[in-house]
Amino acid sequence: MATQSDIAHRVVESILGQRLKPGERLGEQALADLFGVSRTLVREALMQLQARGFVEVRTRKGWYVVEPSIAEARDAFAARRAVEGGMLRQTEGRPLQSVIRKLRQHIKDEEHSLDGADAATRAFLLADFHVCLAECLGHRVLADMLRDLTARTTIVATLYQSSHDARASCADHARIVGMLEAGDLSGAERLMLEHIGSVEAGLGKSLDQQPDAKEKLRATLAPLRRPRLARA
Amino acid sequence: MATQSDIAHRVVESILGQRLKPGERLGEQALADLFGVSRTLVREALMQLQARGFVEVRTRKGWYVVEPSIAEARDAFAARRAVEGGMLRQTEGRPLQSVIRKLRQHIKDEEHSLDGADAATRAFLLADFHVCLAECLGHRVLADMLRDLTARTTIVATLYQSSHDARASCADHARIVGMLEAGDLSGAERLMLEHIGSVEAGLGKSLDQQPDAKEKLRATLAPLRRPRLARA
DNA sequence: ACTACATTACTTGCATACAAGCTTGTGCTC
DNA sequence: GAGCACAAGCTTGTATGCAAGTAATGTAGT
Repeated sequence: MATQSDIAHRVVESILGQRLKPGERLGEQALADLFGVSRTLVREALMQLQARGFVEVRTRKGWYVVEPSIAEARDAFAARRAVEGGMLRQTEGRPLQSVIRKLRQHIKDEEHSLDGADAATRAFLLADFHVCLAECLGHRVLADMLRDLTARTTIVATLYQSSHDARASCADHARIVGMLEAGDLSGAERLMLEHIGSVEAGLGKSLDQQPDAKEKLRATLAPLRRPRLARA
Repeated sequence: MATQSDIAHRVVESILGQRLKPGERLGEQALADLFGVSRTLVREALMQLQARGFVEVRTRKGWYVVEPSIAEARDAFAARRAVEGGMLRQTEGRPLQSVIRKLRQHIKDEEHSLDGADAATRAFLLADFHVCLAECLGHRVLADMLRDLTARTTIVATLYQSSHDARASCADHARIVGMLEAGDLSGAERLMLEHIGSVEAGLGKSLDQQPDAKEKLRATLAPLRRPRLARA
């Protein structure tokens, strides 16, 4: 019925769509029933997601959506700055015409989602812009990396309740593409770093809070929450 | 007896140590017998390695060590340039004292391996320098990424028979650390990019060859080679 | 009424069993 | 002798079964 890749995809989708929240438990049997397969396939899918940093297993207790600490959150943003900044810096003398066309289309989609779509779709599109940029520049490996990295920062945003506005991010994206169109690569790089920084800063208030309070609150709340999974 | 992580580690080690060559087949039962576990654990380990880009599965045919194409090889090096360049550029006003101390020690180990150790250990240490640099700079995520990325370029080197000298790489590393010690970060970045470029250039002769010839040669040779795995 | 303990139910960890498909070797036919 | 069809063996794909450990519940004792 469903292959491991399907399962993995769906879980990631649900995480990005905030239907699965950080720290939430994933029962093997529950997922297996949901997808109409045996636990074997579920386990294999979860193993892959573990390797990609989406879930973690606590022995004999279950699988849980990762719950990045403040330090890990910062580290993820720092990694994105390094990767995306470095990527733009390595883009020299490349024809950017078709790249810009695709990105403009992507931004149109983002703008469209600002009014119509739900928060999950918005979050996905905003993260996908960065993946799309890498792909357009011909960086397959970096695109894969950014898929996981942006997912991680999205998880962080849901965990620490980002106050950052989707509209602002979309505008940032447009400005970055504008710089690319003007041929100002270092300007694009600067804007990109500022953009990532401002997204991270949107979490600042929560990130500066003491972490343990939130941790404990989560822990106390955890047993009450049943693993309500994405509907089939 | 052996956990999945052990199995995954050992397979990666063997790949990096060139005891497992690109394109080589990994039988599930063979690995299971070797480690004294069932195929289940082997499969789970291989799934994780697949997610990390070390092996790939051809349905109903088996698991194979990845065999990057020329384009993928280039992409991997480009990714490393972006990541490592970006990482150094993001390193500003950070105290580098302890970083330099650790890296100097690492280079000592590298130099030591130039005479004594085998090619596998040399290759591992040379790649590990870059991972170590990321770790020393506090970039956990980037360190994990570079572990896989440098592994991939190492695979490429064994596949396309790099002519690059270990001694030259080691000297490059020393020069990079020297720049860091002098506080010249952009100089370090420049040297790093040159270093990665020269490693890639060491593959140039093979990379410029037509790819299909090597592919076909491999294919014709493949059935003769038995999957001689790392000894227990 | 509250605590300590035993028991029960449930979950993961791992192995085994079975089904499906590819590869190869053999024999038959032309 | 060459080519093709078929069958046997081996390999992966998936499910199921059992062991082991954890959490929760109920019970007895203070």
